[in-house]
Amino acid sequence: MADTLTPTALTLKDIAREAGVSLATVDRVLHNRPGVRPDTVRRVKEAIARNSFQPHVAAAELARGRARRFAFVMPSGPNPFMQQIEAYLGEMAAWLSARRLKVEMVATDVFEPAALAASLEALSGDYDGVAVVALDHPSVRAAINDLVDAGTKVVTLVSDVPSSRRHHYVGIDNIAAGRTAGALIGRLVGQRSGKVAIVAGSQGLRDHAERIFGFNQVMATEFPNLSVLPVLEGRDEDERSEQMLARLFGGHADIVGLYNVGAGTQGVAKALNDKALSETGRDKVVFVGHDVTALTRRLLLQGLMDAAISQNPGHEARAAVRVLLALARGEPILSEQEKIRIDIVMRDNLP
Amino acid sequence: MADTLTPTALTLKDIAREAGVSLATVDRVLHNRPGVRPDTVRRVKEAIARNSFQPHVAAAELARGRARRFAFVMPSGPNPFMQQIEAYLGEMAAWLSARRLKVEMVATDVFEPAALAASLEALSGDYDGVAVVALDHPSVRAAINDLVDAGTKVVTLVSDVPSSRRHHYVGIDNIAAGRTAGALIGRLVGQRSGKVAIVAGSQGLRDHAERIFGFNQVMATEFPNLSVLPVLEGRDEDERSEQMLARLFGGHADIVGLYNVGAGTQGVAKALNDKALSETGRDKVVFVGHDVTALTRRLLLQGLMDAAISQNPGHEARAAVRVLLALARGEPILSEQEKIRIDIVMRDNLP
DNA sequence: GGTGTTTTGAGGTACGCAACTCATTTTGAG
DNA sequence: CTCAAAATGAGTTGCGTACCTCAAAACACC
Repeated sequence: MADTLTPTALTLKDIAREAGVSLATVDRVLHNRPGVRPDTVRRVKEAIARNSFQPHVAAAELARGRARRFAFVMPSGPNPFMQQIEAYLGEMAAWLSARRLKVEMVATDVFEPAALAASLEALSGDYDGVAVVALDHPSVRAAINDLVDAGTKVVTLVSDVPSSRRHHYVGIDNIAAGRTAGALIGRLVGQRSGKVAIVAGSQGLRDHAERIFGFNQVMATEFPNLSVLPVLEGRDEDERSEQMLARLFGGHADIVGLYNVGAGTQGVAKALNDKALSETGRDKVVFVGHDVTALTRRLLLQGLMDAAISQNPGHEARAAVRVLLALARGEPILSEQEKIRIDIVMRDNLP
Repeated sequence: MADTLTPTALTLKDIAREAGVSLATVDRVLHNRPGVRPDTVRRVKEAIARNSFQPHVAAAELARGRARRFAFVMPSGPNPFMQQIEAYLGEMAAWLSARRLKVEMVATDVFEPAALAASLEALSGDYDGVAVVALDHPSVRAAINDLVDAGTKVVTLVSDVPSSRRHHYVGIDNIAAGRTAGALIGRLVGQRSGKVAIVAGSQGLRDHAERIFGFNQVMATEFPNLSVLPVLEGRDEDERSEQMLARLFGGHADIVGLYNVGAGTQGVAKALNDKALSETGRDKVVFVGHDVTALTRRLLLQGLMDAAISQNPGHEARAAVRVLLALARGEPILSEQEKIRIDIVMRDNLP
């Protein structure tokens, strides 16, 4: 009837007895301290494995003494998505302090590889873990590797640097996100034929480029009725995005879909709204973008926007902290838990 | 630059000094033990609040000694969704044992109020917390309230009993889920007119009834081109669902959408597939259901199913454990973290 | 003022582990 | 076999809290 999922708790003392060694030796093995013969190491590890022993996290944490320090390196400037991540970290304050964890924010110009690399280098030695919204650039990669070599745990957040030796990436698969956006637009457009516009910040940004790649993939293979127009690079700026888009609408009467890859949503929405006002009775342009912010929430409720591809900033913030903590403690990571899902948000499932 | 989110750590000793009392008195206040004058209680609580003191969870956990026991009361029988929840709890084994938490599964006939209530009553006193997939029935409600009165923390899982005094509900808003399903079908059907079929387990099940309610709401107000057919009650059985649906397809040539509210997916898919085979060239029926299982995953990839409304069983399992733990420890609950989102899963964002 | 009761202080032990010291034993090289 | 180096044992201390005991102080009541 009642089926227990957890074995009885053992302590280090039990393991020492099992392995026929002293507590000190078990401790040395457990923390990779030198001065233990390979054969003894093996015996101890076997005893640990045989009993599937887990050190009591509470006891370990208490015995450590010093608090753990984590740094979050994030872009400076008014990016609503990043502000949300910060806000969620703030909401965790009680949770963090009950565990004696210190989390600090470090703002830096994330579009400037040298500045970002310098910010990372400056953290060396002072922190147990670092989460960074990274730029995929050789100097940034080198800075990350240096941190790792110094024993600091590093996770990349939102934007990955796969070629580095970071311990973990907390964020979505952007190619799949782009595919999802494409499938949504294709399906929501329905039977109609026409053109689809894309507005991105820059194709030089890894996540934007990946999203566009996935988007085009789906469009080409599944929706022959739709043709994709060249990507507009709005630099995530409202005005620039609006102007480029307005010009595009002027030149193409048969645009049925619009994919906004990055920010600059305010401008995109304005251009789209102006178009809608001037052409009463026509079919609506299907508009899909990214992230649930105060603005996109409003646009979804108004019906101007049809869907937002979201990556739950709260989950990302918490996952980053949990992963850093697990790495620092040497605990296994609950990969299923820390995986960031691609959320499709429409008006009726707005969180 | 570096902005700390967490204050410096204090200990109970500091609070005692601050309040001008002894450690013993602080301890009495903290644990609501008797024998402290109201005025002294106030002084101590003020000192705690003034310094926003948080007991060190690790120390508290270690000092407790005994392990915490949680029970998960879930339906017996081969329900894939419930099996997934169990599987995810199994994956947490290391995490649980490192925290000296014991989680036990209790299987019971969840469709039988008396049996469920008896199972719950039997747990009284033995557990620190109970998670239960509940049935909304007076005797179940009474059993839950008895547990709560006995000091056991109770969370309802997947299916709520709002009228009880359970501490928390871990699950989705099923009305919103139904609305989401409706909006999806309406949007994916596009310009076409026609009828929409609904297959549910039973309208007596609270979650099914709520989903249907939300679904009809959206259909009535937003998609005048679609008319909803009477609900088929398939009792979550494959054969019965298939037969009822096949008959319905026979009687109505213009069905353009299908909403499967519960299980019995295998039968629903078979009926739908048979229909598709017999009518080449016709427009596809838009099919939306619930939960990502091995089966729905396959149907999504095949294109027979268009979207699944999902409630991430892994997240629900973990959230239930975390909430029970936080409740038992007296910690605040990270409501944003524990909230279960309504996921829209299509082929390209299959998790 | 004396009585009994309530409130408070002081102190101890235990929890399981990290991190350290120092003495002792084992090992391997010469 | 000798001796230094390496490996191991034995033990201590401290982390911050829970929980307990016992004595002292403050209080209420007559």
